[in-house]
Amino acid sequence: MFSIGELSKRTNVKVPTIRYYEVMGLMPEAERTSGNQRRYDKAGLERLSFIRHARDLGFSIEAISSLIELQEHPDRSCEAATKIATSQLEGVRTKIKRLRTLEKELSRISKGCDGEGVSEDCYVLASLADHNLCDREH
Amino acid sequence: MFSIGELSKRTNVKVPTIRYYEVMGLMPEAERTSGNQRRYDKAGLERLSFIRHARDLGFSIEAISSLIELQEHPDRSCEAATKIATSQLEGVRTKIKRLRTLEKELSRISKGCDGEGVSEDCYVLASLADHNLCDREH
DNA sequence: CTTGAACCTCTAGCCACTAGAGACATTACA
DNA sequence: TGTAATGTCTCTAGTGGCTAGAGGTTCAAG
Ligand SMILES: [Zn+2]
Ligand SMILES: [Zn+2]
Ligand SMILES: [Zn+2]
Ligand SMILES: [Zn+2]
Repeated sequence: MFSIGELSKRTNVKVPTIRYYEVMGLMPEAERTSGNQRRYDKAGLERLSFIRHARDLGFSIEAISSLIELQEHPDRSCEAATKIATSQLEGVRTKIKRLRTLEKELSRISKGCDGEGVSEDCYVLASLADHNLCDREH
Repeated sequence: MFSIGELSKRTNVKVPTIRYYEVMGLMPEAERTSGNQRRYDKAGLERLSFIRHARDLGFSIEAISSLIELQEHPDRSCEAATKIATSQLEGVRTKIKRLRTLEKELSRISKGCDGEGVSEDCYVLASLADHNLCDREH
């Protein structure tokens, strides 16, 4: 049994974040000492590692809730888990596409001015003022 | 002179968002009718278009504030504008890198399970529980 | 037994909006 | 001119995923 600070160190999740996960229902309500402090065991550590890993991969709290729910019912179909993962992947791909478009425009805009002129003639400012200077939609 | 709704239509920025920009100091305080409703002119339209475009490119409200400030002083050096743009570009590139790593892991995880089994044997859930199954850091 | 670190709860703040309540203004049409 | 529909006003609160701080209590080492 270890404290919340110890759990925090082992998982690299900050103490207030662990408490937040408890409030959100991701972490179960921890056992308490007689003085009301949280104590965790291996199960708590594994649960938090799962959450941390999923968060690192960009899953939302809500998605993680569903995944944990599934995990706690080993006999249920895992269809939902796969769906959550593929939709997460799709979301990431959409974001990448969007960012690549932005990257191209921003790169063009940045290159257009060396920062040695005056605001009036600045290509950065002109570009922002006029989307027609952009190469594509974004 | 046109209403906030009209401005909204022309810029595709929602009405409450326009008011929000005013509170944030991005939009100047609009003129008012005798009945206290906002009225805008060409200058307001151009300002909002600038903001919209910059937001579409991912600039923060704070960054846009600085850019507008520069724009209003045509004689100042545009160095700051270039810096803001390049740091925005850098931020986008960092995000893309991160997302590409995530994409690879998520793609592997997704492929690992067709969703026809049972939660206990689910590769998606197993992967989330154990970062050692991942190919790289993320 | 004392000190100091760690812990507790609660509230508020971050960003860039978005939604809703309840009241007032404007516009179109009869 | 009357009226009804739509638009607008301000204000407050909510979103997601935390993070920071206040003010108090508990624990562990020496
Ligand atoms: Zn410039
Ligand atoms: Zn553009
Ligand atoms: Zn599965
Ligand atoms: Zn991993």
